[in-house]
Amino acid sequence: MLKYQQIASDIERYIEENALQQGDKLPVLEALMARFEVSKSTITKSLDLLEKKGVVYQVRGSGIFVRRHKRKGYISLLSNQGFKKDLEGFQITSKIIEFDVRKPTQEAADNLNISQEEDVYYVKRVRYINGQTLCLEESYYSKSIITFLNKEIVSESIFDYIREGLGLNVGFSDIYLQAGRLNEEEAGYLGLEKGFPKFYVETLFHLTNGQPFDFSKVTYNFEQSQFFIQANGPL
Amino acid sequence: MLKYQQIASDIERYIEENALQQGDKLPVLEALMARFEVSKSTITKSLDLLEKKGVVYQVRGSGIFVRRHKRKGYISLLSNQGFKKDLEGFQITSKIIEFDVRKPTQEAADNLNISQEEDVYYVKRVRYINGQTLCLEESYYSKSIITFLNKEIVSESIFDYIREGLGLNVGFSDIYLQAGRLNEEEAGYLGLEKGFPKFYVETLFHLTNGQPFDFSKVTYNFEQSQFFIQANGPL
DNA sequence: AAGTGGTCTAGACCACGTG
DNA sequence: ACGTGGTCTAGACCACTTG
Repeated sequence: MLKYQQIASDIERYIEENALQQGDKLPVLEALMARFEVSKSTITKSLDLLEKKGVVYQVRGSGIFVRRHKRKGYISLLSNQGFKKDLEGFQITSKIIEFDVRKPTQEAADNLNISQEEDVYYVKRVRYINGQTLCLEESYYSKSIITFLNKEIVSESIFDYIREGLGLNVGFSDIYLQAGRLNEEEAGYLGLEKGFPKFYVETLFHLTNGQPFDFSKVTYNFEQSQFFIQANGPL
Repeated sequence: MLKYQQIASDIERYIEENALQQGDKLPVLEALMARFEVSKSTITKSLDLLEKKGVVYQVRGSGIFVRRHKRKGYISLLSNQGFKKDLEGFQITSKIIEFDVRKPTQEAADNLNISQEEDVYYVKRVRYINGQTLCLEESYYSKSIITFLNKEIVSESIFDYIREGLGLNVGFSDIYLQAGRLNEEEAGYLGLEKGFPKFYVETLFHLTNGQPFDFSKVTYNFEQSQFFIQANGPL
C-alpha cells in the first residue's frame, strides 16, 4: 500500500476510534510530517484524499478539521456500490429473479458502448434491508470484460468478485437520478402499490482504463431509501 | 489565478473548443509540461483537479483521456448551486413567495448550528425552467454570516452575491435526497396534483472555513427534473 | 508577528500498459 | 523495452487566520 493511502487510512481510523466530531481539529501539518516521517507533499496528498472523501476539510491559516454529517441511516451515493448504510447495523440481502447470458437491449448496448450482438450477463434481483424491500435492480455486464459470473457470485457482492476474483480495477461512474411512479411489475416486487413514487437510479460503471462494464437500473422503495452526497466546493 | 487552475481551465476550454469526446487522448505529460512551462507536479495537480471535476481520467502507462457522458438535459448535483442544466439552452427564472428575517425552525437551527434565537433570512421561491415549474425552494441563511440580502439579490443568483458582494468563500456541502409524495401546498405551487411523486433535496452549504450558512429544502417537479453525478472510483 | 496550510520546483525512482 | 502516469522528497516562497 502506498504511503499516502496508508497515512490517510491511519488518520481516518484515528478519527473513528476517538469519535471526533465535525469541527474537531487535527494535528498541524508539521506534527503529521514528524509523526509519519514523510515529506510535506505526502501528508498533503493524504489530506487531499481525505478531503475528497469528505472526511476532513482544510483551512489555510487555521488548521485541519474533521468533517462529519450528523444524519444516520442514509445511503451514500458516492462511496461506489456496496451500499454501506451509514455506520452499518443494516443487513442487506438479495433474491435473484433472473440470471442469464443474453443480447443487450439497445439502451444497454448504447451505454456499455458495445453492439447488440455482443453477449452480456443479465442480473435481476430484489434487495432487502433488514427484511424490508429496498430496491429492484437490473444489471447488464459486458461479457467481454466480466468473463464469468454465476449465481453464487451474483447473490453476494459482485463488485468484490470483480476486484478480487477477476483482478479488475473499478474506476469512475456516471449516475443518473430521478423520481417517478412505480409500474405494476416494480410495485409487485417491492410490495408497494402501482403509482406510488419511486426513486430511480441508473449507473454506468467504468474500469480505471475507461471501459464501461456495468449498466444498472435500480428502482428504490421510496419508503426505505434516503441518500446523501458530500460535495466539495464550487468546482 | 493560480497556475494549476489556469492550466486546468485552459485544458478544459481546449476540450470544449475542439469538441473532444469520451476516450479522446490528450497530449502526454511531457508535452503539457513543455507547453505550459511548468513542472510535472503542477501539471499533475491541474489534471487531478480536472479528474475530480469529471472532465478527464488518467490511465497509468497509457495516457490522459477525455471523460464526457452522453446524456443531455440533466442537472448536475455536484457543480454546486447555480443549476447549469447541461450545456445550457435552458432558461431559469424565479418567483419569490416569501422573503423576510425571522427566527429559524428547530430543524433549520440544528442544521445551521445556531440557536433558535438567532436571526435568519428566509426565502421561499418557485423556480421555473423554460416556463415550466421546476421546483419549490425554501432557504434559511444565517444572518450572522450573510449579513444582508434583499429582494433584488434573492431574485437573481444568491450565490454569486455571496461570493462577489460579500466576499465569502463557498466550500463544501452535504446533500440529502429522497423521493416522496407532494402535499397540497407543494402540489399547488408546482402545478401538479397532491400525492404525485416528488424528488426532494435538502442541502447544507458551508463556507471554506466550515461554517454552515445556508440550509435549503427543495421539492422538484419530478416531470422536469433529472439529475446526474460523476463519481470517482471506489474511494 | 507568528502560525498554518497552499503552491511550485527539479529530480529520482516506481508501476502499469502497449507493442 | 519503452512510453506514460504516479509517488515521494527537500526546500523555497506565498497567502490566509488568529491573537
